[in-house]
Amino acid sequence: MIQRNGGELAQTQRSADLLLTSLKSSSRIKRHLKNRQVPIADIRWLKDCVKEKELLPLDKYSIPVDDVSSRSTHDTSSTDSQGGSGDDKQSHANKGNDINKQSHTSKDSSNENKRDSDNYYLPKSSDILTKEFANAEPDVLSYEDTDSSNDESNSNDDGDSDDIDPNYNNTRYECLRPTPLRSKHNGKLVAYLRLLEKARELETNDKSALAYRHAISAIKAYPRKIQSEDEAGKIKGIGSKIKELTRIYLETGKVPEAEALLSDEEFRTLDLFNKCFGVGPATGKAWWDMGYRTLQQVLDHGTLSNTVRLGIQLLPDFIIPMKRSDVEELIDIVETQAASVNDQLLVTPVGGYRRGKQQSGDLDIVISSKQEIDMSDILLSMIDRLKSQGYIKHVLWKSRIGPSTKQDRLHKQRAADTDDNEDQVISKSFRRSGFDELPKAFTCFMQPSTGISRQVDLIIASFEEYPTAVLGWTGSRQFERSIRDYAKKEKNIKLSSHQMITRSMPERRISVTNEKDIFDALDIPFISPQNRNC
DNA sequence: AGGCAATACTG
DNA sequence: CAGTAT
DNA sequence: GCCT
Repeated sequence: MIQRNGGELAQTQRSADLLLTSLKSSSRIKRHLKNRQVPIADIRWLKDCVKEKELLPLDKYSIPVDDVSSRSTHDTSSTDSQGGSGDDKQSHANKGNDINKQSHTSKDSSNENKRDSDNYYLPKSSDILTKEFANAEPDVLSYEDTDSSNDESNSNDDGDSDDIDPNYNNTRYECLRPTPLRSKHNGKLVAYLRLLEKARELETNDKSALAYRHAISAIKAYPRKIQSEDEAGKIKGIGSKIKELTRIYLETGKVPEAEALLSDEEFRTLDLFNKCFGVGPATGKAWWDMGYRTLQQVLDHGTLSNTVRLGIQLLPDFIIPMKRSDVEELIDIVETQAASVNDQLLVTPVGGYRRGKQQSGDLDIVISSKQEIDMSDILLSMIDRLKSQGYIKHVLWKSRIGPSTKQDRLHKQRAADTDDNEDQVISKSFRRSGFDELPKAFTCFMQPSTGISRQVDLIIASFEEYPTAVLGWTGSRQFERSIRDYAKKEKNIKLSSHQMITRSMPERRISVTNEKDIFDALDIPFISPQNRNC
C-alpha cells in the first residue's frame, strides 16, 4: 500500500523515518523499538491517508512512547528576536491514543528525490497549522525573572532611587557593555516592551521597533531594579514614550498597551505567520487582509512559492526549541562530515548557542579552515555529503557566490546570454566577483535522535575571514548593529562579517586573527559571547 | 531634521 | 524594487 | 521612538 501510493518501505527500523504500528500498549511498543528517533503513529494513519488521497497530519495518530519528554521543563520564551509572546503552553498534542498491533515502515532516510517524496519528510503534525486566535485564551506574558527577591546585595546604599546605577555604562552603543541573556531585575518590563517591539515590527514601523530594541537592550544590561520613572528616563535609549510606559508599569505592575496584544487576534495571527521562514510582515499582513486566519487555510488556498510552502510546513518542527544537547548532536554531525570532506576544516558553532542560550531556534555554524586552503566548493561538498548521509532534508536558501572559480563561470555564462547591455553585465559581475559576502546555505536537518526538523545555517569563511565571520555570526543582531555602527561613526572603519577595512581613502584591510583583535582594533573592551545578548 | 548595520537572493 | 533572511 |  505504501509503495502503491508513492511511499517507500524501509528495510529496517533504523532507516525509517516514521514507524507505524497497531500495538496498543506503549510498553509493548517499546520492546520492539529499535529506533526512537522517529515518530510513531497508528497504522490507521496510512489507511486514512489513502482514503483521503493526501498526507494527513500525524498528530491525531501519533503515539507517545517517550516518557523522557523531549520538551524542556520551563520554557521562558527565547531571549532575542524571537517572539516575546510566550505562546504555546506545552502542546501535548497526544491524548488518548492507543491502538493495536504493529508493523513499521516508511521512507528510506538517505536518498532525496525532488518528487513528492519530499512531502514525506515534512509534517510532524501539530496543531500550529490549524491554530486560530479568534476566541482563544489570551497568551500568558512569560518573562525571565532571574531574581525574585531582588534588591539586596548591591544596590548599595546611596540608592538615590532617581539616579542611575553608577556601575552602568550609559551609552548608546550596546557593544560597549555586557548584556546578559536575561534581565536580572526588570524581566517583566522587558517582556512587555518586547511585545510592543514586535507589534511595531509587524506593522513595519521599523524605526520604532528599533527604538524599542535599544531600550530593551539598555534595560537588560541595567544592573538593578529600576525604581522610578526618573531613573528610567536617565537611561540612554529611553525617551518620553518608554519612560511613560515604565511609569505605568511601576505603578500598576502592567503595561496595558502591551497587555492588550496578548489577546489581540490580529497581532497574534501575524506573529504566527511571521514565524514561517520566508514570511515577513508584508506577506503576513496580506494573508490577514485576504481573510486567512490559520496557516492551514493559507496552505490550502493561497498561491505560494515553494520556499514559503516549505516554510509553513516546517514550522511545526522549527518552532520546537532545541536544548543545548540537541544543538550539540547536530554540531557533531557537521564536524564529522566536515572532517571527511577535508581534514583541515574547522567547525565553529556560533549564533545563540555560542552566546549561551539554553534554548535555540536554529543552529549557525561557521566552517573555516585551520590553515589557508582553497575553500571554493566546500559549501557544495558539505551540502552534498550531508544530503547523501540523510541529514539535510531541504536547502531553504543558498548563496551562489563562491570564491571566484565557479562564480566566474556563472558570469561568463550570463554575459554570453545577454550581449544586450554588455556594460551592465560586466560591472555587475565585477562587483560580485570580489566576493562580497560569505557563501552560505540555510538548510533543514533531520535531527536523528528526535526526528525533528531543525534549521541549520552553514556559513563558509576563508582562513582570513574567520574572525570577522565568527564575530558577525555570533550576534546578537543588536550587538552586530551596534558594533558596526560604532566602528563606522567612532573609528571610521567598515566592519562586516567578512572583513574590516578603513574607510579613509586608501582603503586598507585591517588584518585580524581572532575576535579579540577586532575589539582591540576598535579600541573597545572585549565582550564575551555570553554578554552579547543585546 | 537626519539617521538608524550591512548584504544577498527571489520574483 | 519590495520583501525577506542573516 | 530616540539620539545627535
